[in-house]
Amino acid sequence: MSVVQSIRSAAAAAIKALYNQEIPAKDIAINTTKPEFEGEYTILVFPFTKFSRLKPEETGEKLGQYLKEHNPDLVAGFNVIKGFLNLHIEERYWTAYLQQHFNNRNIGIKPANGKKVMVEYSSPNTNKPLHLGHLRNNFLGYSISEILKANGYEVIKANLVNDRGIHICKSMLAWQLFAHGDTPQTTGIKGDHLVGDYYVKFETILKEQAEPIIARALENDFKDFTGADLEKIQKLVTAMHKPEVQQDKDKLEKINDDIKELARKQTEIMQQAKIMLQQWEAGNHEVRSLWNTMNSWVYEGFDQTYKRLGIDFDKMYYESQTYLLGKDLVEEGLAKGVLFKKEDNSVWIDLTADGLDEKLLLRGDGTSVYMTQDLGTARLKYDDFHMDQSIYVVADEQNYHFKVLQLILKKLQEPCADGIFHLSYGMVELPHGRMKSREGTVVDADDMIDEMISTAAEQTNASGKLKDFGEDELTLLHEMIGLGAMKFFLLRVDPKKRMIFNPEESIDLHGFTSTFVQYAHARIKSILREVAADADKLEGYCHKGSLMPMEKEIIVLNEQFESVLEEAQKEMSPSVIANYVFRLAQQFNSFYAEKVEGKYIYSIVNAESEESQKLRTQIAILTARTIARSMKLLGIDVPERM
RNA sequence: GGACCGGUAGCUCAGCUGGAUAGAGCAGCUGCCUUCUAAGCAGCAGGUCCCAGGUUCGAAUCCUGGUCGGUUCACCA
Repeated sequence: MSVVQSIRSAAAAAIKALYNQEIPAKDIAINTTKPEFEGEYTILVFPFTKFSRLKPEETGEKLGQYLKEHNPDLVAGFNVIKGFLNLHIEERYWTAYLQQHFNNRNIGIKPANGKKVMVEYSSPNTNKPLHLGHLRNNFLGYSISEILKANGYEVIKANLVNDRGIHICKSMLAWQLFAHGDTPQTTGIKGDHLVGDYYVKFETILKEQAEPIIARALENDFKDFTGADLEKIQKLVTAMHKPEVQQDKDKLEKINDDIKELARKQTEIMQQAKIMLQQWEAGNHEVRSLWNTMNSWVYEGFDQTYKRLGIDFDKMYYESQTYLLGKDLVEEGLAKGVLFKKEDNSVWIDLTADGLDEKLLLRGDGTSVYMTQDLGTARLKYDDFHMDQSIYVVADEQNYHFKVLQLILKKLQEPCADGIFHLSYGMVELPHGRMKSREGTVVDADDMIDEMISTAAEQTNASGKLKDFGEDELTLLHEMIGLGAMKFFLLRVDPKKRMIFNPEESIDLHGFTSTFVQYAHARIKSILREVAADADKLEGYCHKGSLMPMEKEIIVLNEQFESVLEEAQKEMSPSVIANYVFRLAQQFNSFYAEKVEGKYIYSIVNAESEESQKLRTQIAILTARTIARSMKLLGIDVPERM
């Protein structure tokens, strides 16, 4: 049980004894005591004045007295300021905690709780390489999985690869038209990049072909359009010339975009891509073969990147195998009367009673849409694993989609419905706005990794240390620092907030960064080598003397790790861990560097007594372990030396 | 227009189950390496917590209204 929990239950018992009031322990408000006051933890007594019928000061005094008398092992002393009851925790509590935990190699890890969770993340399209936005997704998914595991869950990391559809046909078509048979082998270009290059090529041609069509349409020449599109374009162009639309910048922009989109549909190359998609669906041998080949290039590239990032999966799903799923669910839904058919045979669900809209699930021709396959895939996953919870790490632009997905599954009474959780995260934006692959303003993941690692290498060289390191050792260290910096940068911010990345400034290696934390860890390890610390031998030692202020502070902070880990899971936010581990490293650095009259007063190597040295060695070991464990939960390794 | 998310120091972000004088990092300025790693430490400066009401002993935090920004409401995925 954590200190905070102990204080809570002691306080609840005290309230019961003093005022005969039942207050659930978890409802008692406890804060860490502000540095300017005496004590470690503070109970807020304002809420108790209602039934104590005393002033806050008197209530606090009485409660403090009671706690001290009845919990001598926990509460050593107290002081009351206004309605704040500051508790001074018994020192033996901290030294005992230290002794029990400093050598625990699995610090913070909870025993299995019998619950199973699937975390779906990454889920890339196979038509282009990964970019910075994907990195946030990958790091989040990986880290959340680790956090869940540490909290006792069994985790299945899943990746649903979007390997089919119009996007990959675009790459395939452009490759056929312009590549002259180039392959990753002949060009030396990484597979995912090669395929991505032809996606860009397609978009370039598409833009070229769309331009004259747009120009003609704006001149009221609609010869490029037929059928429903003809009607639409006429309406749009007419609407555009209306004076009220001319006044409204947003509307005008929207209409312009719609016209552009409509024109793009009419281009020859787009028509060809659509034909290719139809051929793919019909199982055309040549198209399937090219598709297999190009996807295999992409997978090779992705595997390299995943491996470098230290990211892995337990289960792969492919959309080419799941895109037809969901139709049986729709049939069942119709039979249950949850869904309904319209005149054109299309199938819908009415969600207006829930404040949402009507949602299409099958087109009139019986083909499915994105939602349909997601329904089917949700059922497939559940049939595969029967997990208690299914987490989808997906950007926040799909909030509505997942709200609808869960609601439909509930209405269909699917057993997987309740466990669905959308871990929604904000976009990574550049200072000028969103990254757009069409406009070539994306930050490529591989480039980014290379850059970070070489920055790390420069910094390491500049430090002038590690002259005795071998080349392989150095490479490993540079990767540890460079990748760590990226991961920490993307994980330290609350997932649901969108974040801004400035490529000009790149990622810092000072301050609130992984490098800072890694450095603190390496420094601790260096000290431990210096004193030839033997953790196993120290296990028998329990410090009896009193603790100096910063010794106590750092034990207190270490003790909070377990509740931080719980909070990270509850909030589904690795940023909770990132903030904590930074604070811990900061605290140790202060402890390390604290000087009085030119002397390091917390020196370990030159400790003033054998007892102090043992105590501080335990503290150092514990802190190093907590740091390493926390960072591991973020997917970041820490070095022994740097 | 409806729904959802966000607005905290020059910049990037913590804090949000209501509690003490709102915190970090970066950038700026001062100091500190003959003693455990200066990728560090100590300090200075920097605030209309978007605005206005309300609830409360107490509001950055909760409620209402407004405002600005983002996302979404596709027979795209």
